[in-house]
Amino acid sequence: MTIKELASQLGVSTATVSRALSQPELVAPETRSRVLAAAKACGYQPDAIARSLRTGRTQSIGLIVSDITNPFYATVVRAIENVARPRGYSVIICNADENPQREEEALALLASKQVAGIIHASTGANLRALEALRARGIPLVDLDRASGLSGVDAVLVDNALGARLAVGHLISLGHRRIATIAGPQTLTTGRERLDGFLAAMRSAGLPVPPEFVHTCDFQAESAELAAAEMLSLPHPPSALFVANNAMMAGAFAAIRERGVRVPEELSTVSFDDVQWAKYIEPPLTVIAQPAEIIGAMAAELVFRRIGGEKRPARRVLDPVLIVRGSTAAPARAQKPAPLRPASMTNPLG
Amino acid sequence: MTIKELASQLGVSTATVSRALSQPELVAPETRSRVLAAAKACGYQPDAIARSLRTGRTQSIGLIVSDITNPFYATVVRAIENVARPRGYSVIICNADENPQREEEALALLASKQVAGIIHASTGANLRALEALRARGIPLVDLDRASGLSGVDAVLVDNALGARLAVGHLISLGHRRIATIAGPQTLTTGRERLDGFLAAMRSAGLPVPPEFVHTCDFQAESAELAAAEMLSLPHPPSALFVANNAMMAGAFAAIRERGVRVPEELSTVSFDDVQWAKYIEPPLTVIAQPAEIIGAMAAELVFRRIGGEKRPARRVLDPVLIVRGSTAAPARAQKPAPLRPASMTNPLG
DNA sequence: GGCCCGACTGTAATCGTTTACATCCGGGGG
DNA sequence: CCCCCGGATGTAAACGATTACAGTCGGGCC
Repeated sequence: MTIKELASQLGVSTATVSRALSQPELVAPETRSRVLAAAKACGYQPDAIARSLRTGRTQSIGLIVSDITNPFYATVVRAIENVARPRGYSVIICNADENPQREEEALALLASKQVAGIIHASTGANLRALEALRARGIPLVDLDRASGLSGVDAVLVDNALGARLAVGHLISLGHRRIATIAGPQTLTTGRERLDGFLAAMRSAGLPVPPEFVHTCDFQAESAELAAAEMLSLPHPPSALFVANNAMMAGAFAAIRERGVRVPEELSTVSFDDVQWAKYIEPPLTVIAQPAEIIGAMAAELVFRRIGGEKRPARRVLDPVLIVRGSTAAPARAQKPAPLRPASMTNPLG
Repeated sequence: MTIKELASQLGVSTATVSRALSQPELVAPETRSRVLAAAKACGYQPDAIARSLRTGRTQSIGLIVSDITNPFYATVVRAIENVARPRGYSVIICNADENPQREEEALALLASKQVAGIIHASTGANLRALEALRARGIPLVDLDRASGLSGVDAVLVDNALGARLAVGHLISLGHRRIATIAGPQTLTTGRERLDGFLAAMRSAGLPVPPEFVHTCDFQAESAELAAAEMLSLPHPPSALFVANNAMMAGAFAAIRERGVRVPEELSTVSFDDVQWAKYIEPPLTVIAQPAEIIGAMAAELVFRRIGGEKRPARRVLDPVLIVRGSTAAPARAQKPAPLRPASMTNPLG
């Protein structure tokens, strides 16, 4: 059923029907109600494609995440959809898998679909493509990671603060031999969490020997290997800071396999408060990111821009420390990792 | 950059440009390469909206799931996207939250977007809307749950088999007092898993007292309450069959809170092999659904239909039992739950 | 030479809306 | 009585692609 059929059925013009539906105040009350009744009767639904072509606006936004299987992103996606739907917008989702080429394809796909805006967790690689989109006037919102474009909207998390909270907590429990499993240094999240960790350790005067830092890929497998390696060091760390939830799962597997007791022999703090964190034994002490709020905010920002706002906005949210059972004081008083003379290691920085 | 600008820039007609891009064999080689070069040079990308309007086909499929936060669906979504993208299709995602009204809105939204097909985990409620979509020729694929429409494509799991595997495993370990936390009976998955459970118990000659059956909503909270209640029965069950992963998380919380030891005092088997199932203590014995394959198959089916296939297909996949640490023989020999005379309880059915 | 055919290209209609502009009509003010 | 105004509606032109149909042109064949 098209607007034309409806119009001829009613003996009015297509213009009148269109107006009755979208600008009711422009048509006579009697006509209006006739049109509305007929439209409802035959279940008329306007063709969003045709409308978009004419108006130059689509009611969809694009969303690119690295992996929707990651509970953090799943939550974000859900929050975004919850904001978009009441506004009549639909969400086109793309997984980039941390792969710059897939990301570029996704951007092209979304561009050709004429989406009204794009929210994306950037690999940081496709600056040129992003510039092109911006040149076309498509609002862009960086999600969770800064793309490197200046002047775009962004919803980020203070990752350095998260790392500081984690390290601070471990230090206050008496740990001095603290290791980390970090994320990819190509991603802002990976970098900031590692930099934050290193800064916090430095300012506490604690040494970080190179074997206490493993840079992995935010996936479980590599983290499992890294954890295994660190646990079999002659002087293993007494605490571990893991930069995301998937890697924590991997690390946990290694920990269990070697029979290392948590928190007695090893304390852990990891990023992301996933559902299972509180159910495993011991329940995990984590740095929680406000995933729901991040998603909702990103959606708000993109709609603000779609609504015509010119100035970019940048929101940086604070993660919080949630202390559970995976952290405790180390078994015995510790010497720090053997890298610097003892005189330099002042726990209070 | 539109096709018209490109054409006038090159001094040819829009028809030639269009043909050079989509039916290259129809234009002279020299013209063709000129057009392609110019198109690449100015980064021309066809407007998918305009194309869709003209051809009557969109390169997008709709996907409705109850909750993308559920790892099972997240995996399915990912698999679908992986199949769709190489074909140039994008995926529009909607959460229905098990809410028939939200589901109906989602269906309407997708219909107005003229999606080429819809894959959906149905609440079973919106039969009329689904019929209407089918009447419009939009391919529909039931995902995980049967919508009740006859003659639509479907990718389902043999839930009864899953329940039988679970119960069979528990019985073979010597359990006789087996309880269940079931899903909503409005959903086919909820029904089939409960029916399968009851049938398996019956055929093993084991009684199922009413207090051993709690019907919840596939969410953690309600399951936590249900588990708490069953654990405080005067004669609590020695084993528990939980109908999905979220409810298992809830049940686990209740179990931990009461200090019940798993598997010594209580064995558990639950649906869905989520990532954390193997990391918690004890690692969970589960009924694993092939989520990845389900998603890929659903996508294949929808594209088969889009490609013109007339006959509907129905795929029913088998879940498998993965035995881990949450199941073991009951502490002491058991009397079955006190409901029927002992003479009727024959463990071998 | 005339005709036809095939290769190539152009013209213009079309998809279903929205919307600028034109038209019509009745009524109020001069 | 005429003019003008504003409300209600209609006409038709977009939007950007695809594609049926209609040329045009050169060459081969009778």
